[in-house]
Amino acid sequence: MRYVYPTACHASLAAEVEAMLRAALTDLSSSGALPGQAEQFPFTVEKPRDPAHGEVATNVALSLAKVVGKAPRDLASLIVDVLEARLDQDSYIDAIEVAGPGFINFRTNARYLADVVCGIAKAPLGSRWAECRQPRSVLIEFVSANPTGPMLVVNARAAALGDVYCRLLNRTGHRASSEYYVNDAGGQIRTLGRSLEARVRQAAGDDVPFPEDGYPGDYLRDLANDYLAVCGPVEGPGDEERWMRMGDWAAARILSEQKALLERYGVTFDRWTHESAIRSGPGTEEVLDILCKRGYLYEKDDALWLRSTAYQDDKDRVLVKSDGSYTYLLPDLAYHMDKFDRGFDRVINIWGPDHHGYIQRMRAGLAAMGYPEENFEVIISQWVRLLSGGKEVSMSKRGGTYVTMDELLDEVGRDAARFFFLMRSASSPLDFDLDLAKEQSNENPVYYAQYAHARIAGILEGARGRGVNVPSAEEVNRDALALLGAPEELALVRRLADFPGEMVAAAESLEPHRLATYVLGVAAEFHSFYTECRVLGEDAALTRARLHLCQASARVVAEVLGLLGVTAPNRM
RNA sequence: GCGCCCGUAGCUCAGCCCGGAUAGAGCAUCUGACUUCUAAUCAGGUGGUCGGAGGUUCAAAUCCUCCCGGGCGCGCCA
Repeated sequence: MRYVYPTACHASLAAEVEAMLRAALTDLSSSGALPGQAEQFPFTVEKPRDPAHGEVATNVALSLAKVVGKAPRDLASLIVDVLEARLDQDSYIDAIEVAGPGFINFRTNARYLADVVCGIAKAPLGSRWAECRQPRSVLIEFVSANPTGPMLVVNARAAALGDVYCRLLNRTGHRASSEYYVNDAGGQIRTLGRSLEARVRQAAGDDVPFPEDGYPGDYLRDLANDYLAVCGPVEGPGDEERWMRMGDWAAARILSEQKALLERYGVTFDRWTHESAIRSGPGTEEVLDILCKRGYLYEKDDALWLRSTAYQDDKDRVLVKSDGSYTYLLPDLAYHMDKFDRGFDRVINIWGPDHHGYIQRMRAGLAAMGYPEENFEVIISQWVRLLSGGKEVSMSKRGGTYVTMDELLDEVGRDAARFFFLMRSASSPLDFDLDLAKEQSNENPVYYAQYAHARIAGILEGARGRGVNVPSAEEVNRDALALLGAPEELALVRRLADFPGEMVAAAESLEPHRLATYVLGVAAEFHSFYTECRVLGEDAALTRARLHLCQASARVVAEVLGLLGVTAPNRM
């Protein structure tokens, strides 16, 4: 197993069962009951959908039946006999049975449930719930919006994703850093400068035309007024030098607004790397040197080309244009070389769907430089379509009718925005229902999860108010928790036990939407429990057990919401 | 044309990577539950040829092939 789980949970239980099965198979093959290769045969150990099938189930007999030449159920009972003989007193496993077409189901004892609740309640908030045995040093680059205009709703989606990736990886034993690449160089800065110049002149009363390929948004009119106030009017015809200077000025202003907005969203970056610095540094020439030495560089039509077709790209790519300037790819390769040189052994980028065609050339370039391809990953964060009143909000940057990230946060708030983005997998285009996200009602899933946390806080407060001693984690033991037995209680504990495994699964697959789904499940189990099981009751021992279950539930809800960057309120 | 994403209940989606036991949620809709720790809640009903067709398998929403529909990308732009 690649992960160690410090608390009792379903993942550690599954690991225990898998080890038992491996040992049993070894026994059987060394006694000649099974052929030798049976030991290595693949099988799965998982949680059955139906709780009636026990806590853990395996298909080992089904997948082995054919090579062994036995009926699955017969083989299963053979294995069960060995397993039962090996069961020791400390095991969480209580009963093992053959079921259905040949599954082996494992049932757990009360000690397992008690340890789950205890372990979770005792762990401090922000604990490492799982420790990877092969930790990696991961760099996650995301958002990296052009400093030529306000950030849009898609940027908010990427920000939420990258932020959670970092936390997930750090909490599962890896070392992850976040980084923002500032595209403050190249033609777009010049375009930005020309656009600003035109707006400044217009603001000063000159009737000058706006550049055809300029950035039309109103934000540049505001910036132009600031520019006038700070730098004064512009005189005479523009030239390259002035456009670049004005472009730099505007980009710096826009960048600081982006930083502030991301901060408001709760997303921080460990480092901001500027494309301009990469371009002026030695990296770009180094990349060319390396590629040249390795034979992946050639000249054609006065330009320098990367032979990316050697690594499955559709066509070769220009790195240095015929006018001597660099394409976007060259500094980007230098940037990624820098990432690896800084010691990161796993580099993840979150890009928009418009960059999908860019992945292969980047991968090819890095491979040509000798970096292992598998250390470079790109997550495509798909588009967001905004819906209001059941209709699509048209998003035309050209027409200036787009919704900015700023406006989104004003509209729906940080918690709802983040939760909505994280509810869906990054690879799916997202329909963001503004009305639903704004709604402070039962229809809004984010409140459903938060409400569970607030309810628990209410119970704990109520207990204190009535003079009930709220037990600390250390005070509750297995015996006290053995009183938990109602179906709703058991279902809730079973769900809590999934948490460390769910977190690892989300981290490994980089799919935080699993956690959103999971926390809604925990909330659902809690709400059922709340309805059926009175916590603050007559029976003091039962009250203590349930208070402890409440604390463990609150801990899990808070942990998951925290991972997602959503607050866990005590009152709603 | 090539590449990627999507197609599962009326709507929005999970499940697919790594095949398992009667395919799950939420919304909508219908029926019930607040003198009790928060009803922003709960219990239950209705609703499915998992886009289609083949194939692999003891077993396919899941893996393979082909096809259909929707979205996006294929610059010496960034």
